[in-house]
Formats: sequence, C-alpha cells, structure tokens
Amino acid sequence: MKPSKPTIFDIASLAGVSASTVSAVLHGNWRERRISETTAERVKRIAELHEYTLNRQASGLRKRRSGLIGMIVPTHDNRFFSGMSQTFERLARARGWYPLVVSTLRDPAIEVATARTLISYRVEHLVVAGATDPDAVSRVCHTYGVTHVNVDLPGTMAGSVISDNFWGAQQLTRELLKRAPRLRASERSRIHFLGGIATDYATQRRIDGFTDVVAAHYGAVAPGQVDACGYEADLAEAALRALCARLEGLPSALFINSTIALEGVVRVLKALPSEALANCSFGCYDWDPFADALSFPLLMVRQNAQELLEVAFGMLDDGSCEQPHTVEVKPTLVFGD
Amino acid sequence: MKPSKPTIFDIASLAGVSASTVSAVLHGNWRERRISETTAERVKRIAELHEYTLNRQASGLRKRRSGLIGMIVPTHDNRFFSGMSQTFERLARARGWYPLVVSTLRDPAIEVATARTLISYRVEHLVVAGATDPDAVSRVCHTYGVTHVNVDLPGTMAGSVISDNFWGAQQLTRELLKRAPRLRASERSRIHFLGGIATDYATQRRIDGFTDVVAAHYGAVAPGQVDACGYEADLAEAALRALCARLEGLPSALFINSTIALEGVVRVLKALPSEALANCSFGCYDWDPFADALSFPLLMVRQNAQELLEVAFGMLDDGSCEQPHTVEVKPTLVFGD
DNA sequence: GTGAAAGCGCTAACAC
DNA sequence: GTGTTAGCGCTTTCAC
Repeated sequence: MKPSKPTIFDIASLAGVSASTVSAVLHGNWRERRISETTAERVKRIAELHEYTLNRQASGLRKRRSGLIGMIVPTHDNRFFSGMSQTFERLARARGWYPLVVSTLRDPAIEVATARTLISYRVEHLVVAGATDPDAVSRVCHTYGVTHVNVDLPGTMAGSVISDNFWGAQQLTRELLKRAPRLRASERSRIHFLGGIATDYATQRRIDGFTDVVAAHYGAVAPGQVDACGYEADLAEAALRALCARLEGLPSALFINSTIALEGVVRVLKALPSEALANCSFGCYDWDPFADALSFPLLMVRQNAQELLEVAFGMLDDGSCEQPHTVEVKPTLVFGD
Repeated sequence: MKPSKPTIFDIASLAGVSASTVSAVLHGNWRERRISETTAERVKRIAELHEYTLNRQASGLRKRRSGLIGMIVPTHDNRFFSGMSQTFERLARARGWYPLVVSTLRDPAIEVATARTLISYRVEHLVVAGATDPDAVSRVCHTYGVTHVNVDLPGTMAGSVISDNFWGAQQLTRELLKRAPRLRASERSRIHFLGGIATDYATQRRIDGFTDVVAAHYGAVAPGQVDACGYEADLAEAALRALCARLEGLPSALFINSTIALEGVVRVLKALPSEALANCSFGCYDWDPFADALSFPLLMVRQNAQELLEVAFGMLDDGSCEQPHTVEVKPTLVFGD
C-alpha cells in the first residue's frame, strides 16, 4: 500500500552495476563515459521496469541546482495575471525550467515571505509580477543571490519590464476623441477618466497619457475630468452616477481604467436607452473577452502578457536583469466592433 | 555579487555550538533538548544576523518530507480553475503545506508527465482538477504511494469530488421555465440546450438534468432541442443563428452550457431589438462576473470551488481519498437581477 | 545540556 | 568501461 520509490542504488544492484553508471545512463551522458551499449540498455530497461524516478530533492542538493523558476503574482483569480501564469509556464518549460507560480494577495509582507520560501526550495530565478513592493523582494533576492526581474510594476533594484501605460493611454484617448461626437470647444469638459487609484504607478501614467492627448486637442484638463475613484465596481458605478447627475447626461467620451471599473459602468448603462449611449464613446484600459460582446461599441487596450514575459526571460537569460532599468512594452488597441 | 547562503554549520561555528544545536533551536524543539535559554537566544540572533534560511531540499531529503502539495489544473487562464487555484493555496497554507499549481492544457500525456515531475520533487499529496484522464494520473500516484484526490471530473481509482451537474441543470431549467413566457403545449419545442460536448461527463449530466425537467413539464424532449455544438464561442454563435432561422425567431428558453458559449450567444443577441429578447429567458451553466452586467436578465449557475476543495482536502486529511467514491457538491443558482 | 556521527539519494572527480 | 568515494545541507539517534 505504501510502495517505496526505488533509488538509484536499487537499480544499480538489480542491473549488477554501480550507482554512478546508472546515473550516467539515465542522464544520457553515458557515451562520454564509454559505457557499453548493452549495459546502458539493460540499465534503462530495469529502471523503466521498476518505474524509477529521479529524486530531485537529492539531485538538486548535490548539483546545487533545482531546475525551478518561480513567479509571484498578486492573485491567480484575475484575467491578466492568470494569462501571465499560462505564458510563464510555457516559456519556462521551453527553456528547460520547471515553473512555480504562487500568489501573494497584493500584500508586501506575503510577497517577501513567499520569495523567501521559494528561495528555500532553491528556485534559481524569480519573476516578480505586479508586486506592491518590488524592491523589498529585490533585497531578499540579492541577499541570497537569486536573479530576478520585475514585471508589470517596476522596481528600482533590478530590471523591470512593464506595459507602456502612457503610450497606451494616449492611443486609447486619441481613438476615443476621434469617435466622440464632434465636440464644441465649450464641451471639452465632457471627456472623462474613471477608475484606478491616483497613487498607483500604472494609473498615474495612464492619467498622464489621457491628459496629454486631451490637452493637445482642447487645452487644459480640469481636475473634475479625472476621477480615480478606486478599483471596485461599486465605486465606479457610484462615481459615474454622480458624474451623469452633474453633467445632466453621459459624458461625450469615457476612459475607463480597468475591466472591474467597466463592470460598474455597465451597470449604469444598462438602465439607459440605447440612444443615450450613441452620444458617448467608451474605452477601457484592459481587456476582457466578454466586454467584447457588450451591446455598445467599446475600445479596449490589451496588455501584451506574452511580450512582457518574453522580454523578462530575455533579461534573465542575458543577465541584464541585474542592472536596474526599465523596458516598456506597447499594449494593443482592440476595436470592439 | 554571488552571496552564498550560510549553512547550519556556518551558524554553528559562529555561535560556538554544534549543528544539531542550531537545528533544534531553529525548529523550536530546543526546550525538550534542554538547551539553555542563553545559547538558544545567541543562536537565533546569529542566524537572523546572517540571514540564514533553511535549505528545504536538504531538509526534505533528510526528513523524507517536502512539505509540498501539488494541484494540476487544465489551464490557469480560466475563471473557474483560477478561482480554484486561489482557494487551493489558501486551504493548503492553512494546513501548513506549501502549494504548487501547474497546468496541463487538457492533455492526458502532460497530465501524467506533470504528475511524475511533481512527484520527483516529492510532493506529498496531489489534487487532480479537471483532468482529462484522472485514472492515468491515479496509476502514477499509486505507483509512488502519493495520496491524491480528483476534483471537478471524477475518476474510478481514487476519491472524487465534483459539482452536482444533474441537480444544477435541473434547478437552472426549472427557473428558466418559470420565467419563460407561458408556453402552449405546441410550443414546448421552443426550449433549447446549447453548447458543450455530448461525450463530456459534465455536459452529459447537464443534458440529463435539463431533459428530466423539461420532460416532466411538457413530455418528451426532441433531439433537436439539444445542441451540444462544442465549447467555442464561434460554434455557439453559428448554432444559435441556425436555430433562430429554424424557429423563425428566438426560442422561449435557452440553456447555455458555458460562459464561452454565452459569448457566442451574446454576439447574436446584440444585433436584435430588445423587444425580441423579452420573449426568451436565458440561463448559463457557469458564472462570469461580467455576464452579470449584460443588458438582459440572465440566470447563472455558479460552481462552488471553495466547497469542492474543502471536501477534497477533507478526503486527503482523513485518508478516505484512497477509496474510490464520488461526492457531489451542489452549485448555486445566481439571479442576474 | 550538548556534540559526534550516520545517512537521506544523488553526482562527479578520480581511480584503475 | 566501470567502480569507489566524498560530499551537497540537514536531522536525529546515541553518547556523555
């Protein structure tokens, strides 16, 4: 009932050879040890027959290499990061690493604790995605000499690869204005930004991009045009209702700063007649397959998880992750029909 | 640049004690070794000062325990399974395990290979979620004496805990009929099931539940009322268009067998005037926060990932996972306003 | 109260 | 061509 796993020694004695021979055969480096074809075959057969599997604890201890690469993410339960996990696994395996993904719930203390634990299991590299305090994780990694790279949110102590939020926001805003019903100068205040937290790095950059484009078209942006009301659907819903009351109707263009804020927005819109919606153009910074199927046209910005990680792996591969520097990856504008 | 991690021996010699003393102190079992308070304090201080961390490869090798618990899922990139990953981590940590989640892309070969690899890293338990071939994974686990449990899709060689698809489909269908515009007997054929794959265990059970309730209300169900057109949005879209053409309009009630099929359905509906939608009631087996915000009322069935896993952990805890048997967990009906 | 020593399963340098 | 040996870093029994 408790079959104990055969060791390399068990296989060795069954095959009438030594453990080192078995090890060499099973790792494919037996040609250079000039082990005879017959012995090799016999060893392989016996290992297979007895369903031998390597004990990677022991192997890793001896070789001082685990073959593990870790990634920490805020939550699994999120379209963007779960897409990243998927891509991370693929890229890691393609490089011969075994990938480990762990969530840290946006808690800096858990981020650090998780990094420590992963290191105690001897991960050889760490991808730090969307961390609240990337530098604290960097300090841990430096202490133990683990190479790492920040993704999605930048740090100051290691290579970072992030979305070009400024550029993305510019693109989205330009397209929004292009689609908005022609605005008289007096109506320029009807262009609004909604959602996110103003102190967040990403939100900040997006507000900057938004402001930049609106200002270029219509002069300065009034503070009332930007409402970083937070990340919850309820907050966005309330904020939009307040805005509509103030404007006596929908704005002419609305920049929605996350799919979660979009949920709140949609709750407001579904109560309105479809003619009302025709007078406003909507854009969302973030992508959701479902939002594509909404009953009104919606522009979306899709972050490029694949490229973010490809660049990140590149930095790990060539060691440039050791130098603090930030690479920005352009997101994609998605035209929801 | 490559700080090497201090070992227990380094700490021992710095503290002027032996490695076994350090080990005992750092594991809190030094009282029973009657190590003096002062030595203990000194050792702790020095360990902290030098940022000692346990090497879990070595520790696990020696103790023949890794502290790891693994879960395999089809993909991360999926609302249901990413929610499961989140819950899995929480429950595992609460029990003192370190959780590892890996995806297998619905490929039976990868499922088995992944199980083998996790076992080679010496995971002590395995949760097999949504596996295409759970029994193949069970065989691997048995060979190496790793306790495991199937979740979401049942196997015949270990404990399984799955959603009560039959019951959930019954509930959803009942509520759909209740809400459907009163049907004359001659219109009973306007009740339809859409999506999924008929040979899938879950789809089968849902079709059974649907058929059971419809038959009880209106007599037999015609084959044309059930279209397991597959799991893609495009397929569902095409199937619904064909259906509408055949019926010369929407059905009176539509049971949609996944959020992905729902996407296809929504694409069809958005082209229709809202009056047309009022004559059909819609239900989706599966939940998506976004679907909640659609412009028409939608019933949804939400699978209870939390309870599925709680029961699964219970089976691992009390060893009942060794006996092949299946527990069904009831999903929840969600009334989208 | 604490240390010495053996060994977990594996690998690699060295031996012959 | 293949075996012997010395660890990797840790835990635990036994010794004193």
